[in-house]
Amino acid sequence: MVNALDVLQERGFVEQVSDAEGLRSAMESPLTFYIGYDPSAASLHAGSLLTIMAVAHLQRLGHRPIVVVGGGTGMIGDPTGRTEMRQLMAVDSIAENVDAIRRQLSHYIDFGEDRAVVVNNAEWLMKLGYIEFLRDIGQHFSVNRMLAAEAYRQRFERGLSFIEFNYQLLQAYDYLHLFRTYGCRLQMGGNDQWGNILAGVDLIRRIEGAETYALTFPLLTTSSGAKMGKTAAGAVWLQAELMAPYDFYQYWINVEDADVGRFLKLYTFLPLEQIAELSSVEGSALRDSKEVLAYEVTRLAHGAEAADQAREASRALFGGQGERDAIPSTTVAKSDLEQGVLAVDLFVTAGLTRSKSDARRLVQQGGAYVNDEPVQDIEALITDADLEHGEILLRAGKKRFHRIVTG
RNA sequence: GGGCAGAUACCCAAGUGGCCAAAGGGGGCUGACUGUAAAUCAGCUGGCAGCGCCUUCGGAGGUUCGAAUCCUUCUCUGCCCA
Repeated sequence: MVNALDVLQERGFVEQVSDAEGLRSAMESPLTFYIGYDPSAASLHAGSLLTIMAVAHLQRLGHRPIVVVGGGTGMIGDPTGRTEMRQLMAVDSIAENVDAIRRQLSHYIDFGEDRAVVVNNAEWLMKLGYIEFLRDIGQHFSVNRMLAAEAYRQRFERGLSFIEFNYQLLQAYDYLHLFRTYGCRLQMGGNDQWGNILAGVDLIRRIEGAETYALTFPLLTTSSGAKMGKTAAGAVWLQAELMAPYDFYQYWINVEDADVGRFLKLYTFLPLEQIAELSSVEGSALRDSKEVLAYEVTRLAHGAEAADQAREASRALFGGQGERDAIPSTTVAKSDLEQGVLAVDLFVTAGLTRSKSDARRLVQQGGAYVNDEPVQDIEALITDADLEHGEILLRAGKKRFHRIVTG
């Protein structure tokens, strides 16, 4: 059987491991591991996708994931890598988000038959008694050592509240709790979590005398240094309601050349040999590889049907022929169109521009198109005469499209 | 609790009575070039009933013909002392 650690390493998931040899041998048999998600948003986005893929790989190789949604720690906020204090969250919205996150993860992870567990750390953290916690857990933490950690040192310059300072203890306690209840022996997380994860490993060693492991993922940026999963419009959400599969697909097909191979390894399950082939091509041929990347990632997130449609639509817009149904559309009342609507207003309704002024600028700069014809005049009126096959195709700039249909 | 400093547009950051919708940088958008890539160059980047008007410089009041700029007060943040 392939060793899961090797798989993760080969595909570029591993930034640091606490004890590679120990972990490798632990992974010779099914292992229970955990990863935490922050419940502050209702949907996961492309930034978390890397970690989801890692979990999915491990599960496919026979290991059992515990997904911890940080309902308890979410009420505090992790100071790591943040320059500002986080807003404390309402209890209700955390609970809603926990459900939403579980639903999204189920596209990637099999939650059936004890194959995976989702838990909310509020379950055990909320019950903790302060004195007891200080006595049992607090005594194992050295403030000196915590202060020396880079993550906290940065925060000194801007201030760090006592609540946030305790985050590490709680996360360490999570790990201890999961070790005791589920025999969890590996915690994974972003590289910014390294210190927190190790704190848990240490705590378990001190209290239980047992060896557990830590593994962190690289903090991904694109080749030109931008954060993963951000666009002008905001985050690249995994949930179809927040981001149409077509737009999701577009995000992936627009990645930089230099990222194709790396992303194929991280964000798809394609075998490494095939990936090597796909990323060996050069120049414009790489577009085909990007298409494979975009298709696969979209298929995982939204299913084969949605991915097919997104690909069709992309080909239709950028290549020539194909169905356009997957291009996001907005419905406009037929009567409005009969009377005529200002082109600039239509761009606003379609969400292609943020405001009417923005739309005017777009027209002035020659970036506004209706049915592939540039809009020449700011006062230009769009009517039902502009309908082609029952729709109007708006375009902002080179590659942002939206359909207007009547209803 | 005491003293000091600060809060400016998406982010960083200048501006300390009118020339301020507010310098500069980042980010973003558009155009040229391209391959739905990168790099480079140029323009744009508060809103609207668009040559004008309205809203914005932490909140609320005030002084003034006129305030992001001065005064009062409140909220928040940082630093120093306890």
